[in-house]
Amino acid sequence: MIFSKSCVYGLRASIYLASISGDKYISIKGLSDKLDISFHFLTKILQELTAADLLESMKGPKGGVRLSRSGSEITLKEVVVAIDGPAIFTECVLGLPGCGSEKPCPMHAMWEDTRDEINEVFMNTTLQNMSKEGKAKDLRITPDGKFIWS
Amino acid sequence: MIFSKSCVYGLRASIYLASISGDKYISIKGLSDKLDISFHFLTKILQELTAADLLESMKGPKGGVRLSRSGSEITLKEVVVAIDGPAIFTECVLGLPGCGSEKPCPMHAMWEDTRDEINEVFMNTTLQNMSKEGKAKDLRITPDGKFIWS
DNA sequence: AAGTTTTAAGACAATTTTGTCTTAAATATA
DNA sequence: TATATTTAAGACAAAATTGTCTTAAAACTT
Ligand code: SF4
Ligand code: SF4
Repeated sequence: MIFSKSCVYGLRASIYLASISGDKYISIKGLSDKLDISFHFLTKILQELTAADLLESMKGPKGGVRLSRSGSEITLKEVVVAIDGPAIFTECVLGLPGCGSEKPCPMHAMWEDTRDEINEVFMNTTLQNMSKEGKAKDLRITPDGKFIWS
Repeated sequence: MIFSKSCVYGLRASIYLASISGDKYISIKGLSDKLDISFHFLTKILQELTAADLLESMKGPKGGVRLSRSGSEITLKEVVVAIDGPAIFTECVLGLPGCGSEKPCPMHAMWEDTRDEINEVFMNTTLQNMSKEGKAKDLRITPDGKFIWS
Protein backbone atom coordinates (compact mmCIF):
# COMPACT_ATOMS: atom_id res chain seq x y z
CA MET A 1 0.00 0.00 0.00
CA ILE A 2 1.38 3.34 -1.08
CA PHE A 3 0.00 5.36 1.81
CA SER A 4 -0.77 4.35 5.37
CA LYS A 5 -4.39 4.00 6.39
CA SER A 6 -4.01 7.11 8.51
CA CYS A 7 -2.96 8.98 5.41
CA VAL A 8 -5.83 7.70 3.31
CA TYR A 9 -8.30 8.63 6.05
CA GLY A 10 -6.71 12.05 6.31
CA LEU A 11 -7.04 12.57 2.58
CA ARG A 12 -10.66 11.48 2.54
CA ALA A 13 -11.55 13.81 5.38
CA SER A 14 -9.62 16.72 3.90
CA ILE A 15 -11.25 16.34 0.51
CA TYR A 16 -14.65 16.18 2.12
CA LEU A 17 -13.96 19.27 4.22
CA ALA A 18 -12.96 21.09 1.06
CA SER A 19 -16.34 20.31 -0.42
CA ILE A 20 -18.11 22.24 2.30
CA SER A 21 -18.62 25.94 1.71
CA GLY A 22 -18.43 28.51 4.46
CA ASP A 23 -16.13 28.63 7.46
CA LYS A 24 -18.25 26.63 9.86
CA TYR A 25 -16.52 24.10 12.06
CA ILE A 26 -17.50 20.53 11.24
CA SER A 27 -17.63 18.08 14.12
CA ILE A 28 -15.32 15.10 13.90
CA LYS A 29 -18.22 12.90 14.95
CA GLY A 30 -20.11 14.06 11.90
CA LEU A 31 -17.08 13.41 9.70
CA SER A 32 -16.49 9.95 11.13
CA ASP A 33 -20.14 9.00 10.55
CA LYS A 34 -20.14 10.34 7.03
CA LEU A 35 -16.80 8.82 6.06
CA ASP A 36 -17.31 5.60 8.02
CA ILE A 37 -14.08 5.94 9.98
CA SER A 38 -13.68 5.24 13.71
CA PHE A 39 -14.30 8.48 15.56
CA HIS A 40 -11.36 8.26 17.94
CA PHE A 41 -8.97 7.15 15.24
CA LEU A 42 -10.03 9.94 12.93
CA THR A 43 -9.67 12.41 15.80
CA LYS A 44 -6.03 11.42 16.20
CA ILE A 45 -5.34 11.77 12.50
CA LEU A 46 -7.01 15.14 12.25
CA GLN A 47 -4.96 16.28 15.23
CA GLU A 48 -1.88 15.69 13.10
CA LEU A 49 -3.34 17.84 10.36
CA THR A 50 -4.21 20.51 12.90
CA ALA A 51 -0.67 20.40 14.27
CA ALA A 52 0.58 20.85 10.72
CA ASP A 53 -1.63 23.93 10.38
CA LEU A 54 -3.69 22.43 7.60
CA LEU A 55 -6.77 22.38 9.82
CA GLU A 56 -8.09 24.62 12.58
CA SER A 57 -10.06 23.16 15.44
CA MET A 58 -12.48 24.51 17.99
CA LYS A 59 -13.75 22.81 21.14
CA GLY A 60 -17.24 22.83 22.52
CA PRO A 61 -20.69 22.97 20.96
CA LYS A 62 -20.46 24.37 17.45
CA GLY A 63 -16.87 23.23 17.55
CA GLY A 64 -15.10 20.87 15.19
CA VAL A 65 -12.50 21.26 12.46
CA ARG A 66 -12.22 23.22 9.24
CA LEU A 67 -9.55 23.91 6.66
CA SER A 68 -7.15 26.58 7.81
CA ARG A 69 -6.87 27.89 4.25
CA SER A 70 -9.03 27.65 1.20
CA GLY A 71 -9.14 24.17 -0.31
CA SER A 72 -7.66 25.69 -3.44
CA GLU A 73 -4.52 26.53 -1.47
CA ILE A 74 -3.90 23.15 0.14
CA THR A 75 -2.25 20.46 -1.94
CA LEU A 76 -2.60 16.74 -1.57
CA LYS A 77 1.13 16.62 -1.01
CA GLU A 78 0.82 18.75 2.11
CA VAL A 79 -1.69 16.33 3.58
CA VAL A 80 0.44 13.31 2.73
CA VAL A 81 3.62 14.87 4.12
CA ALA A 82 1.84 15.86 7.34
CA ILE A 83 0.79 12.26 8.01
CA ASP A 84 3.21 9.92 6.24
CA GLY A 85 6.18 12.23 5.89
CA PRO A 86 8.01 13.16 2.70
CA ALA A 87 9.64 9.79 2.02
CA ILE A 88 7.45 8.84 -0.91
CA PHE A 89 8.38 12.03 -2.72
CA THR A 90 12.08 11.83 -2.01
CA GLU A 91 12.99 8.20 -1.56
CA CYS A 92 12.55 5.25 -3.76
CA VAL A 93 12.18 1.61 -4.39
CA LEU A 94 14.97 0.09 -2.34
CA GLY A 95 14.61 2.71 0.35
CA LEU A 96 18.31 3.02 0.97
CA PRO A 97 19.37 5.81 3.32
CA GLY A 98 20.93 8.87 1.71
CA CYS A 99 19.09 8.22 -1.53
CA GLY A 100 19.90 9.87 -4.78
CA SER A 101 23.10 11.34 -3.52
CA GLU A 102 26.63 10.26 -4.29
CA LYS A 103 25.94 6.53 -4.49
CA PRO A 104 22.51 5.67 -5.87
CA CYS A 105 21.12 2.18 -6.21
CA PRO A 106 20.52 0.49 -9.59
CA MET A 107 16.86 1.43 -9.52
CA HIS A 108 17.51 5.10 -9.20
CA ALA A 109 17.57 5.85 -12.91
CA MET A 110 14.43 3.88 -13.64
CA TRP A 111 12.53 5.25 -10.68
CA GLU A 112 13.55 8.89 -10.54
CA ASP A 113 11.24 10.08 -13.31
CA THR A 114 8.25 8.22 -11.93
CA ARG A 115 8.91 9.49 -8.45
CA ASP A 116 9.16 13.04 -9.71
CA GLU A 117 5.89 12.59 -11.55
CA ILE A 118 4.24 11.45 -8.34
CA ASN A 119 5.62 14.53 -6.69
CA GLU A 120 4.34 16.79 -9.47
CA VAL A 121 0.87 15.31 -9.41
CA PHE A 122 0.46 15.58 -5.66
CA MET A 123 1.97 19.05 -5.55
CA ASN A 124 -0.24 20.34 -8.34
CA THR A 125 -3.51 18.85 -7.15
CA THR A 126 -5.45 20.73 -4.49
CA LEU A 127 -8.16 19.60 -2.14
CA GLN A 128 -10.56 21.78 -4.09
CA ASN A 129 -9.61 20.05 -7.35
CA MET A 130 -10.59 16.74 -5.81
CA SER A 131 -13.73 17.89 -4.04
CA LYS A 132 -15.03 19.67 -7.14
CA GLU A 133 -14.33 16.64 -9.28
CA GLY A 134 -15.95 14.35 -6.77
CA LYS A 135 -19.00 16.51 -6.23
CA ALA A 136 -19.54 17.29 -9.89
CA LYS A 137 -19.40 13.66 -10.95
CA ASP A 138 -20.79 12.24 -7.70
CA LEU A 139 -17.74 10.05 -7.16
CA ARG A 140 -17.32 8.11 -3.94
CA ILE A 141 -14.59 8.66 -1.37
CA THR A 142 -15.57 5.76 0.90
CA PRO A 143 -15.47 2.00 0.31
CA ASP A 144 -19.22 1.58 0.46
CA GLY A 145 -21.25 3.47 -2.11
CA LYS A 146 -23.40 5.17 0.51
CA PHE A 147 -21.38 8.36 0.76
CA ILE A 148 -23.26 11.48 -0.30
CA TRP A 149 -21.61 14.85 -0.91
CA SER A 150 -23.19 17.69 1.00
CA MET B 1 6.81 3.10 2.11
CA ILE B 2 5.85 1.93 -1.34
CA PHE B 3 6.91 -1.69 -0.91
CA SER B 4 7.00 -3.85 2.19
CA LYS B 5 10.36 -4.69 3.66
CA SER B 6 9.90 -8.26 2.52
CA CYS B 7 9.50 -6.99 -1.00
CA VAL B 8 12.56 -4.77 -0.86
CA TYR B 9 14.62 -7.66 0.51
CA GLY B 10 13.27 -9.90 -2.21
CA LEU B 11 14.23 -7.38 -4.87
CA ARG B 12 17.73 -6.95 -3.48
CA ALA B 13 18.32 -10.67 -3.37
CA SER B 14 16.87 -11.24 -6.83
CA ILE B 15 18.99 -8.51 -8.37
CA TYR B 16 22.07 -9.91 -6.71
CA LEU B 17 21.28 -13.43 -7.89
CA ALA B 18 20.94 -12.07 -11.43
CA SER B 19 24.45 -10.70 -11.20
CA ILE B 20 25.90 -14.15 -10.70
CA SER B 21 26.79 -16.07 -13.83
CA GLY B 22 26.35 -19.81 -14.14
CA ASP B 23 23.62 -22.02 -12.76
CA LYS B 24 25.16 -22.77 -9.38
CA TYR B 25 22.90 -22.74 -6.36
CA ILE B 26 23.74 -19.91 -3.97
CA SER B 27 23.21 -20.58 -0.28
CA ILE B 28 20.74 -18.33 1.50
CA LYS B 29 23.26 -17.97 4.31
CA GLY B 30 25.70 -16.50 1.83
CA LEU B 31 23.05 -14.17 0.49
CA SER B 32 21.97 -13.03 3.93
CA ASP B 33 25.57 -12.27 4.90
CA LYS B 34 26.25 -10.41 1.68
CA LEU B 35 23.01 -8.43 1.73
CA ASP B 36 22.95 -7.93 5.49
CA ILE B 37 19.49 -9.41 5.93
CA SER B 38 18.43 -11.79 8.71
CA PHE B 39 18.99 -15.33 7.46
CA HIS B 40 15.70 -16.78 8.62
CA PHE B 41 13.68 -13.82 7.45
CA LEU B 42 15.32 -13.91 4.03
CA THR B 43 14.67 -17.64 3.85
CA LYS B 44 10.97 -17.06 4.28
CA ILE B 45 10.90 -14.37 1.62
CA LEU B 46 12.85 -16.46 -0.87
CA GLN B 47 10.43 -19.32 -0.23
CA GLU B 48 7.69 -17.07 -1.57
CA LEU B 49 9.74 -16.43 -4.69
CA THR B 50 10.38 -20.14 -5.04
CA ALA B 51 6.67 -20.85 -4.67
CA ALA B 52 6.05 -18.29 -7.43
CA ASP B 53 8.51 -20.17 -9.66
CA LEU B 54 10.86 -17.25 -9.88
CA LEU B 55 13.55 -19.16 -7.98
CA GLU B 56 14.57 -22.79 -7.80
CA SER B 57 15.92 -24.23 -4.58
CA MET B 58 17.99 -27.23 -3.65
CA LYS B 59 18.60 -28.68 -0.20
CA GLY B 60 21.80 -30.04 1.20
CA PRO B 61 25.47 -29.22 0.67
CA LYS B 62 25.93 -27.36 -2.61
CA GLY B 63 22.28 -26.42 -2.23
CA GLY B 64 20.74 -22.97 -2.17
CA VAL B 65 18.68 -20.92 -4.56
CA ARG B 66 19.06 -19.67 -8.12
CA LEU B 67 16.90 -17.91 -10.67
CA SER B 68 14.55 -20.31 -12.41
CA ARG B 69 14.96 -18.37 -15.64
CA SER B 70 17.56 -16.02 -17.01
CA GLY B 71 17.65 -12.68 -15.23
CA SER B 72 16.81 -11.13 -18.57
CA GLU B 73 13.48 -12.94 -18.51
CA ILE B 74 12.35 -11.99 -15.02
CA THR B 75 10.85 -8.56 -14.49
CA LEU B 76 10.85 -6.50 -11.34
CA LYS B 77 7.07 -6.56 -11.50
CA GLU B 78 7.05 -10.35 -11.16
CA VAL B 79 9.09 -10.13 -7.99
CA VAL B 80 6.90 -7.40 -6.52
CA VAL B 81 3.68 -9.22 -7.37
CA ALA B 82 4.99 -12.46 -5.86
CA ILE B 83 5.64 -10.76 -2.52
CA ASP B 84 3.36 -7.73 -2.19
CA GLY B 85 0.68 -8.70 -4.65
CA PRO B 86 -0.54 -6.70 -7.64
CA ALA B 87 -2.30 -3.92 -5.72
CA ILE B 88 0.26 -1.23 -6.44
CA PHE B 89 -0.13 -1.80 -10.17
CA THR B 90 -3.91 -1.93 -10.16
CA GLU B 91 -5.16 0.08 -7.21
CA CYS B 92 -4.61 3.60 -6.23
CA VAL B 93 -4.40 6.35 -3.74
CA LEU B 94 -7.59 5.95 -1.74
CA GLY B 95 -7.46 2.19 -2.02
CA LEU B 96 -11.17 1.80 -2.47
CA PRO B 97 -12.38 -1.69 -3.34
CA GLY B 98 -13.45 -2.30 -6.91
CA CYS B 99 -11.20 0.47 -8.16
CA GLY B 100 -11.33 2.00 -11.59
CA SER B 101 -14.60 0.36 -12.44
CA GLU B 102 -18.04 1.94 -12.61
CA LYS B 103 -17.58 4.38 -9.74
CA PRO B 104 -14.04 5.70 -9.41
CA CYS B 105 -12.85 8.07 -6.71
CA PRO B 106 -11.87 11.68 -7.41
CA MET B 107 -8.21 10.77 -7.53
CA HIS B 108 -8.62 8.24 -10.25
CA ALA B 109 -8.03 10.63 -13.13
CA MET B 110 -4.95 12.20 -11.56
CA TRP B 111 -3.45 8.91 -10.50
CA GLU B 112 -4.21 6.59 -13.37
CA ASP B 113 -1.43 7.79 -15.65
CA THR B 114 1.16 7.67 -12.90
CA ARG B 115 0.05 4.24 -11.82
CA ASP B 116 0.29 2.99 -15.38
CA GLU B 117 3.76 4.45 -15.66
CA ILE B 118 4.80 2.57 -12.53
CA ASN B 119 3.40 -0.56 -14.11
CA GLU B 120 5.27 0.06 -17.36
CA VAL B 121 8.57 0.69 -15.65
CA PHE B 122 8.38 -2.40 -13.47
CA MET B 123 7.16 -4.57 -16.31
CA ASN B 124 9.87 -3.41 -18.67
CA THR B 125 12.79 -3.64 -16.28
CA THR B 126 14.42 -7.00 -15.78
CA LEU B 127 16.61 -8.30 -13.00
CA GLN B 128 19.45 -8.37 -15.51
CA ASN B 129 18.92 -4.69 -16.35
CA MET B 130 19.37 -3.86 -12.69
CA SER B 131 22.27 -6.17 -11.98
CA LYS B 132 24.18 -5.02 -15.05
CA GLU B 133 23.60 -1.40 -14.16
CA GLY B 134 24.64 -1.99 -10.58
CA LYS B 135 27.72 -4.01 -11.43
CA ALA B 136 28.91 -1.72 -14.21
CA LYS B 137 28.67 1.41 -12.08
CA ASP B 138 29.40 -0.30 -8.77
CA LEU B 139 26.14 0.90 -7.24
CA ARG B 140 25.06 -0.30 -3.83
CA ILE B 141 22.01 -2.45 -3.09
CA THR B 142 22.42 -2.44 0.69
CA PRO B 143 22.12 0.41 3.20
CA ASP B 144 25.76 0.28 4.23
CA GLY B 145 28.32 0.90 1.53
CA LYS B 146 30.14 -2.37 2.16
CA PHE B 147 28.36 -4.42 -0.46
CA ILE B 148 30.60 -5.72 -3.23
CA TRP B 149 29.34 -7.25 -6.45
CA SER B 150 30.79 -10.65 -7.21
C1' DA C 1 -22.48 29.35 37.52
C1' DA C 2 -23.67 24.72 36.06
C1' DG C 3 -24.17 21.49 32.65
C1' DT C 4 -23.49 19.91 27.86
C1' DT C 5 -20.83 19.33 23.84
C1' DT C 6 -16.74 18.84 21.57
C1' DT C 7 -11.59 18.41 20.76
C1' DA C 8 -6.91 17.08 23.15
C1' DA C 9 -4.12 13.84 25.07
C1' DG C 10 -2.65 9.68 26.15
C1' DA C 11 -3.24 4.93 28.00
C1' DC C 12 -4.43 0.64 26.32
C1' DA C 13 -5.75 -3.32 23.07
C1' DA C 14 -5.91 -5.71 18.55
C1' DT C 15 -3.85 -6.59 14.34
C1' DT C 16 -0.30 -6.77 10.97
C1' DT C 17 4.37 -6.78 9.83
C1' DT C 18 8.87 -7.94 10.89
C1' DG C 19 12.15 -10.84 12.83
C1' DT C 20 13.88 -15.17 15.53
C1' DC C 21 14.19 -19.84 16.64
C1' DT C 22 13.40 -24.85 16.48
C1' DT C 23 12.56 -29.06 14.16
C1' DA C 24 12.05 -31.74 10.01
C1' DA C 25 13.23 -33.17 5.38
C1' DA C 26 16.29 -33.51 1.54
C1' DT C 27 20.90 -33.79 -0.51
C1' DA C 28 25.82 -34.44 -0.80
C1' DT C 29 30.01 -36.50 0.86
C1' DA C 30 32.81 -39.52 3.25
C1' DT D 1 25.32 -45.96 5.95
C1' DA D 2 26.37 -42.12 8.84
C1' DT D 3 27.17 -37.34 9.10
C1' DA D 4 27.14 -32.67 7.81
C1' DT D 5 24.88 -29.07 5.23
C1' DT D 6 21.19 -26.70 3.58
C1' DT D 7 16.19 -25.42 2.58
C1' DA D 8 11.10 -26.05 4.35
C1' DA D 9 7.80 -25.27 7.59
C1' DG D 10 5.88 -23.39 11.25
C1' DA D 11 5.82 -21.85 16.13
C1' DC D 12 6.99 -17.97 18.56
C1' DA D 13 8.49 -13.02 19.80
C1' DA D 14 9.15 -8.09 18.92
C1' DA D 15 7.84 -3.99 16.80
C1' DA D 16 4.89 -1.06 14.18
C1' DT D 17 0.41 0.12 12.79
C1' DT D 18 -4.30 0.43 13.55
C1' DG D 19 -8.10 0.97 16.48
C1' DT D 20 -10.58 1.76 21.25
C1' DC D 21 -11.43 3.90 25.44
C1' DT D 22 -10.98 7.13 29.33
C1' DT D 23 -10.09 11.51 31.29
C1' DA D 24 -9.16 16.37 30.86
C1' DA D 25 -9.73 20.90 28.96
C1' DA D 26 -12.11 24.29 26.31
C1' DA D 27 -16.25 26.53 24.53
C1' DC D 28 -21.04 27.09 24.13
C1' DT D 29 -25.99 27.10 26.26
C1' DT D 30 -29.13 27.84 29.69
S1 SF4 E 1 19.36 5.50 -5.07
FE1 SF4 E 1 17.41 6.34 -5.88
S2 SF4 E 1 16.10 4.54 -6.29
FE2 SF4 E 1 17.83 3.82 -4.99
S3 SF4 E 1 17.06 3.90 -2.89
FE3 SF4 E 1 18.06 5.89 -3.29
S4 SF4 E 1 16.46 7.34 -4.10
FE4 SF4 E 1 15.68 5.19 -4.19
S1 SF4 F 1 -11.06 4.97 -8.30
FE1 SF4 F 1 -8.94 4.89 -9.15
S2 SF4 F 1 -7.73 6.26 -7.81
FE2 SF4 F 1 -9.67 5.86 -6.72
S3 SF4 F 1 -9.24 4.14 -5.35
FE3 SF4 F 1 -10.02 3.24 -7.30
S4 SF4 F 1 -8.21 2.83 -8.65
FE4 SF4 F 1 -7.59 4.20 -6.94
